[in-house]
Amino acid sequence: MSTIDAQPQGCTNFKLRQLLRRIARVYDGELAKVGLKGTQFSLLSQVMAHGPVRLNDLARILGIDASTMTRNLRLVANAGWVALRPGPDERSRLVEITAAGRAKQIEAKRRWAAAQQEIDAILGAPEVARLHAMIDRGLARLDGHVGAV
Amino acid sequence: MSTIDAQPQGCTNFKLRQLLRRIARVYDGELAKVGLKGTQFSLLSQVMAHGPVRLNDLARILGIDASTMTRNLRLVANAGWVALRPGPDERSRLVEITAAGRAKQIEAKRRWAAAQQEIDAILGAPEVARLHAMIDRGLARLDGHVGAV
DNA sequence: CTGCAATGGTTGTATATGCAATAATAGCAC
DNA sequence: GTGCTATTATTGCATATACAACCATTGCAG
Repeated sequence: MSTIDAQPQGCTNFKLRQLLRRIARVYDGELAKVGLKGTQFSLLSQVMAHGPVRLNDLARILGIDASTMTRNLRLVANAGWVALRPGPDERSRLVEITAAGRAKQIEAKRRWAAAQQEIDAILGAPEVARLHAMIDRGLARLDGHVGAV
Repeated sequence: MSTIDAQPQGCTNFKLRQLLRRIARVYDGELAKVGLKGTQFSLLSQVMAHGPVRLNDLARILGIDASTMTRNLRLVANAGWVALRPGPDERSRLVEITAAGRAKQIEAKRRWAAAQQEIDAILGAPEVARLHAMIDRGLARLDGHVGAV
């Protein structure tokens, strides 16, 4: 049919985007109940996990551009969930979770788990596991190429 | 380790986001050579494929919010790649590809194919096929639930 | 030490995205 | 045919995102 005509094999980029939008809606829906976006929850979690961390390193961990990091941090910092300290350098800065941030993450974790379960219920836990495995393999492969940092 | 501690099972939302960002970078990199973003290429392709189509229907096809549709259309319309006609209704509008839009899509398709091949080369074509299949299954399942339209 | 390359972060600019609220039109029930 | 409801599109508001350009600082080479 015509769609096929436009993109013989199906566009990986397009498909992935579509899936993410649907999935993200579930997570965002749950996390909105505690005033967070999915991306912010990830940010808090990673800051929590990787102690005080330099802004650039955190960006690498999250796989986003440093400029995006700066801006995304501003939001959670303004909310008082993370704090920025001077780094070992005069130029670098360290990101750190605050008590409020830790509390928020813990609170949000319940919502996150609910979303995760929702997805598991819809797609089937084994399928989700396969998806995770596939993504992990993909990321590992991509790390070797492209704009890998 | 600490990451695991923060998210026992691994976050589907987070993983998917990371993968999309890497993949999108490849497509955007190629398509930038002809002045398009990946999303715009998808938009043009779908408009081309689904003849004159109502804005809302197009949004559904692309899986995005109608408000996003309005704004994304503005860009490609300003570039002269699509045209908006009054719809069957007084309220609805029809989106249509223009000659320039068709030409642009055809030009871009070569770049798109290059990106697609790049991804195939990195991940392996069979793995990409499996990923597509998994995404298709996932989307089908999700259509029955959540914010399905 | 001086000057240049590398590193770390921010700002400018542009897109993509969704939700809530709104305006306008259509459709229906009675 | 009047009025409530559903549909269609847009706007306001907020976030996420990237690339390029930039400033500051650091590290080195000579």
